[in-house]
Amino acid sequence: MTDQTIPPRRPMTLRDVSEASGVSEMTVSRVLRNRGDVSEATRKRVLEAARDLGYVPNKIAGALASSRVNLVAVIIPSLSNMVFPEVLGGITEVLDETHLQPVVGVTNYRPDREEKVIYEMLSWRPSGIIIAGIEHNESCRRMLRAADVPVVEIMDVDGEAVDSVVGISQRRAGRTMAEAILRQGFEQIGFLGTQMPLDHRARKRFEGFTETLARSGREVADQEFYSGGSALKKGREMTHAILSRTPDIDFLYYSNDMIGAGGLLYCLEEGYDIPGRLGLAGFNGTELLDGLPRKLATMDAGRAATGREAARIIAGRTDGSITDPRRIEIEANIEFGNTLRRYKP
Amino acid sequence: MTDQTIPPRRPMTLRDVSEASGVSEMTVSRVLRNRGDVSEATRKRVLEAARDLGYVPNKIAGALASSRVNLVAVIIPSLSNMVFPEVLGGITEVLDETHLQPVVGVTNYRPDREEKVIYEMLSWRPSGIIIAGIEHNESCRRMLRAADVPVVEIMDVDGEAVDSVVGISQRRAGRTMAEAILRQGFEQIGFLGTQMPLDHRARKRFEGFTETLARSGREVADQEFYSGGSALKKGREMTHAILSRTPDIDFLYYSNDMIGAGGLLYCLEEGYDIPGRLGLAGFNGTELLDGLPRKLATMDAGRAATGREAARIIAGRTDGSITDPRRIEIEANIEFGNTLRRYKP
DNA sequence: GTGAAAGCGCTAACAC
DNA sequence: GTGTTAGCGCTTTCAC
Repeated sequence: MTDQTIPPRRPMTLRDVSEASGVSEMTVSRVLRNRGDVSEATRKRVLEAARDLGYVPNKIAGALASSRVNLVAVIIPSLSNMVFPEVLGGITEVLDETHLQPVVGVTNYRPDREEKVIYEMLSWRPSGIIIAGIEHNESCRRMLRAADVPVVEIMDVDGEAVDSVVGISQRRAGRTMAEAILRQGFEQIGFLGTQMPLDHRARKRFEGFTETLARSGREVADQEFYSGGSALKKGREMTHAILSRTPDIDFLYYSNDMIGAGGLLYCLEEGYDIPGRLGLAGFNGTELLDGLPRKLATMDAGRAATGREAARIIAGRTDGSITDPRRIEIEANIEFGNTLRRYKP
Repeated sequence: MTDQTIPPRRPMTLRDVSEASGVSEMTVSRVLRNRGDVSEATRKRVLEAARDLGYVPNKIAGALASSRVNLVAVIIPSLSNMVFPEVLGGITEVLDETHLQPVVGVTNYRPDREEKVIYEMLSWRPSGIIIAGIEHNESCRRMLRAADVPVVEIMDVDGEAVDSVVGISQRRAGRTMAEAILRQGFEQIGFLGTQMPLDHRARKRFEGFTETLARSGREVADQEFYSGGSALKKGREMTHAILSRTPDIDFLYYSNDMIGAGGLLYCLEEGYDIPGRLGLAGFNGTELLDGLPRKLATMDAGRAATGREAARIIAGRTDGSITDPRRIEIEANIEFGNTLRRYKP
């Protein structure tokens, strides 16, 4: 065997394609980006060389040179709550039609994580930012403002936005549900939800809810909060607990469909007359509800629509077709199902 | 008012921090990255200047200069199937302890999308790739091999891996479940699942399942497939359909817990003696099952563990503590619940 | 239609 | 401990 020196494997560059095809780097670049006029002949030679070598362009270098990055940062609190993947679906649907690409960051509802995630995202100089919620600490708001990229805050329009904002009014959602419940003649109303210190959307919904009750001289008859674990199971357990403690409750408002579903299953097993003796409602408009023994009342939070609108704003800002901040309030409609309506409509 | 020329707002750079603090760019860079020795005094001056300006380093430039990118590409088929967010949870948990960061790409189970997502991801030169499944077309495999970064294929170990692989054996999972079902004396076994042309994991599970039945001279008594819609509802509908068509079925094996849960609810409502007259089992070990009226038998696919191990491999490869490809088979254990066991163990 | 030169904002390597 | 120089791999700009 001859003593061969193996040259260290260097990552492949445009130059390699240039050399392999005998075409200048500049023209190779043009071919690969479909920019400018290139003769069909050289075009073919370049593409062949690139394919044979398995060349993948280096976007880092491209982004630095062109100061253009086709990424849109999407910052959400969680992936385990199906709500956020659904918003993401709407975002992707719209961005797929553009040259933009979503990149997801998850904060776990923690302000310190949010700060870090925003910082990390901004350090990649994205073309836009879509971020869940309108409540951010001062440091986050300052970064978002200073970034000089379009920002869309989503899923909550109650408050002051950094730039654009798309979503339902959580306060109004709470109010609307309270009104519907009262209109049906329910009087002793219990609330079941997540521990809310960090979930501002749930908190605002609750505030809107109690506010409306207060206007008609009522307050929540009893309440239960949970955190962690199987939401379906927690729904059961909390429902058992609240009904045992306060038996004269005639309505249960759940802050999400999953615990609502658990509660519904529990109540049906216990033989409650629903909604005659006891009414129920959840929140979100989850697909899951379709398969339950009875359709739980809920409120569609317009997740996919929110995602789509937010993405449209970013896309519009990027291509210049939108220049000013937008505020889009998505309508949240009650889906009555079979657990809320006592009277014929 | 004086005729002032507003200089065009230039994105902020290290140089700005350097000028504001009176420290060289290089030293500013050192401070911001915590590298090398810097006197406490200059350190403080730099950090102050950076904070005041609201400077966010440009990772694109940094990555280009250092040819180091702290991103790990995570490529999965879907976010709406909770399975994948759970794997992602395991990945994040481990990467959070490192300087690495996951970036998610979604393929929607489509090979053409997979190809595009891999290409896009590779063009950012990530430090590693974690990708769902072991079945990829030749073009994808070639890109992954050529990329010269650690690749971990996850959630399926039956086949030839590009590099490392972590997950359960889907075939074995199907076999194990079939054995357990037969051991309990069930004989007429129905299968309900997703349309599988693109879900290789479900397909392999099904193959392992039928293979074991065949060994004891049986075959699937009837089967139903669905796609799209509320899985819970589809589970109901398919269960109704299969039991109407083939009434002597005494066991239903569902390819995921959600349709299994729908089937379970349906069967309980219809008054089936479970598991006396009819046994049921799902797949995944979803948290949701805890809240059902009866605990559905299932098989834990070790999603979080899979994510963690995959992330550990990438981290190890990156810091040099792992040098060779690994193959880690996660054990998939049956959770009997109350819908599979006819006899005392 | 094609190419050469300059530089995007940072860091590696080395000098002091 | 700190500064200087030379790129990283592309794209922009301008020349031909």
